[in-house]
Amino acid sequence: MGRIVEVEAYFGEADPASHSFPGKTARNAILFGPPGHAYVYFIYGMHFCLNVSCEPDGRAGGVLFRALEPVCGVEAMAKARGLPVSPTGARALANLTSGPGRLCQAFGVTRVRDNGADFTASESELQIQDDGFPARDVLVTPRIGISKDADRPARFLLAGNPFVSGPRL
DNA sequence: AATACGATTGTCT
DNA sequence: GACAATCGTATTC
Repeated sequence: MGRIVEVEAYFGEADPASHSFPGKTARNAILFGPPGHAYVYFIYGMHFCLNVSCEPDGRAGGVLFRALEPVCGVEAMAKARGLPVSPTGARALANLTSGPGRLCQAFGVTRVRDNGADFTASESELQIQDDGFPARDVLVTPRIGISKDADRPARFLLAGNPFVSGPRL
């Protein structure tokens, strides 16, 4: 479906920019649970964003998926968004999956459907597979769209990849 | 009960 | 570059 090309790390209760900073609540409970589960939140009244919990049970932490490079299923995504059935070129494709809100819309990720889902379950729709693509040339920058701790380098992206959202350096 | 704001995106200037 | 759309949470009264 898509190859992960851009993510951001959020470091739990010690990270002022993280949703888990205020402590465990009903909203962020998944971040405090076992690793490998989907934390889906609703933002700005219209967008969903997808994270995977990353720390042992009882400790908060997660990684936000910010952009994917479409690999297959492109036509179905385009049709669902009313775009030309056969989009060509990196620009048109990037409009589908570049950005945390966009990739959730493209894959139909919602809070009701996916919050708490287990990435590692064999029947999971969120399974992540190793396709052998070498994740080299990884750049690190500050995270996007936050006001607190705005300078911390915690955004990771593949150098030169056209499907990354926002600044490539 | 009322209010302020956000890990975004699209549109307009 | 500025700003509107839109609503679930958290905070405060």
